[in-house]
Amino acid sequence: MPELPEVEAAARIARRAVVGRAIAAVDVLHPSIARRWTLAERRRCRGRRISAVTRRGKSQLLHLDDGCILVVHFRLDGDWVVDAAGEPLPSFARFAIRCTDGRRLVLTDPRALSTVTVHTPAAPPTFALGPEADDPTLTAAELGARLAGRRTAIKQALLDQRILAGLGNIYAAEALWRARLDPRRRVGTLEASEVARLLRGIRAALADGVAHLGRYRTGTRTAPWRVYDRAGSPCRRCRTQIAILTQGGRTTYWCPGCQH
DNA sequence: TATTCCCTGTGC
DNA sequence: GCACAGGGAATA
Repeated sequence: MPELPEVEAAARIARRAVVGRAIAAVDVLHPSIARRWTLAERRRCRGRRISAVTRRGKSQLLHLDDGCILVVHFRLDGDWVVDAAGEPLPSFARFAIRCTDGRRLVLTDPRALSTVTVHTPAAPPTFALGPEADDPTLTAAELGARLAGRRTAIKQALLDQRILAGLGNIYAAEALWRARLDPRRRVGTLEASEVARLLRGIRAALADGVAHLGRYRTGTRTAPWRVYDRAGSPCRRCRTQIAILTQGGRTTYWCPGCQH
């Protein structure tokens, strides 16, 4: 589920659930998350109020009133469930914040790849991330500059969070389809007009994701994707069969008929 | 720049 | 059974 639009929606859910509330306890429910938490860190969260929830790339930041920040990354399958302390935990609960008023924010994740880390004001989190993919002030010239001189394929460049933050395997494919660009093109070979098209494609794909959020999920027949997960089906633009290829170990969906 | 690993569920 | 899954850090 989680690329930029989904993480943004998740951050909104977390914000509504816990901002302004005080933490009764932090529950670390899986060893993959426990590995990153000391007992002292768990204790330190107790009694703290959550002052804000923000997003940077695909990370959610829970700001505590003592300046500590919890950084939550959903990786592939993470999600929030909001319920009440005392109810049975939802399936695949990996981490939870119990508020003093009984509200509970639970991180669920069947694969347990999600990460949650805590950072003190003395050692705030750092992010090696490019500009936000949905930043309305991002220009084609700046995007072009970030891509210039690289030899990687565009698809892989779009997945590189240091170049641009927030796209994942689905939205990268969707953006390239909208921009009519071959995912295998080396980014260094893009002309200015193609970079401009790419940026428009990114914006259109993300806007569509935001618009449909919550109404579609991969795996449902009504998934709205233009190319993603449509191998063998006719392109919605030119009727050519959608093809797949592997790039950097990830599957890329694209249309050989109209993406060049 | 390209694999390998982290985990577990699902669909073929 | 086995391949694959929307991510990313750690290796070679």
